[in-house]
Amino acid sequence: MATDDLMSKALAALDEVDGPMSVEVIHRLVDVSAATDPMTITEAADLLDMSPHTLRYYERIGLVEVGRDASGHRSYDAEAVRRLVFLTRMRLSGMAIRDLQHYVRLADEGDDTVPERLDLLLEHRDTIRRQLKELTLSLAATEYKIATYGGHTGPSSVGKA
Amino acid sequence: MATDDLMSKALAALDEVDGPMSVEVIHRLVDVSAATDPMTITEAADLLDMSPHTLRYYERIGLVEVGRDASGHRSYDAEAVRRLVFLTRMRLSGMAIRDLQHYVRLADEGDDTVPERLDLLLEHRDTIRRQLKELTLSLAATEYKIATYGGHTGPSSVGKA
DNA sequence: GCTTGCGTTCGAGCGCGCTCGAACTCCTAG
DNA sequence: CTAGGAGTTCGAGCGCGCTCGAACGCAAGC
Repeated sequence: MATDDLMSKALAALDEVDGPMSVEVIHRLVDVSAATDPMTITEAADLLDMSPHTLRYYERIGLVEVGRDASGHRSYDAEAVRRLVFLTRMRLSGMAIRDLQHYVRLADEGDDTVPERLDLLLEHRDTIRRQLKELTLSLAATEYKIATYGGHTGPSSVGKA
Repeated sequence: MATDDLMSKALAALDEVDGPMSVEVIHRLVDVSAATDPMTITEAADLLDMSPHTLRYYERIGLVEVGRDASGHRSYDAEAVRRLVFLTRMRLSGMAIRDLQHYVRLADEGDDTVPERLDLLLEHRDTIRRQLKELTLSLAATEYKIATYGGHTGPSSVGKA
């Protein structure tokens, strides 16, 4: 499993936090990406834990703009990476590509669209919250079933093949 | 929005619970379905918040067996409903149809396959836990962004259009 | 000069999980 | 007798989100 990508690092960081999340803590989690030198497509892909194919696809459908170097190769600068981090977070929490295209279109239109973007985010926040509840329920159901099968519901089954 | 289906009820029940989850509480959550009379396909569909088309599809691919009444119509008895509840919970938490087919095949083979089923459940439990972490992170990121856009991060945006 | 490797563009293809439409059957109410 | 509505089977189709392959470009190293 890739353990060097941003999501893995953020998840690890999340484990260290158990108190209520202060703004700084969230910021630390969200902003795992320090300003960095431009990268090649494979570097960006590794960082984001996705394939170069997918990165090109995202660019093609207008989710992100990427510059080129002297020989025509993509060059992912800090801004592109930041946007991609955001996009993958939203994707992982179930936002549809179509909605991301909409959001990005708004973002590119400037500050006038902030209220509308805010609406989209608020809606998505509710979606995530609902998912969290459903997942919690599924976890309970799974653990319940595990218990009836005589399994122990320990911290993790890490270490299995 | 359908508010009569099992998942909606379970989610509502989940809101009432805030202490640590005892076995009974989990049981109450998981076993929302009391033993019930056989239902028609539309009744089952409403209960499970899915379409009759999907129910037939699940049967067709071997996920569940359903009896017929005198006139050849499907009749969903308590056992079929229980299985479907389980299946939808697993689906909602991201288990692939393929894996559910595998699981069901094992279940139909009898008690000898309990250990293997247990393994699958343990693995899925870990998957759910990872998803919970990722979602939590996405939620933090979303709320952070909402804050930077000047939105308040209240309990919910319920009431919006 | 030639191979190797990493990148490019383009369009097509694929796996998943439904979703639908057509043609038919059955029961009930008017 | 008829019309309506809910069910049936079957195969085909679809939207999503990638994923891939073919043909090509460019720069470095032997």
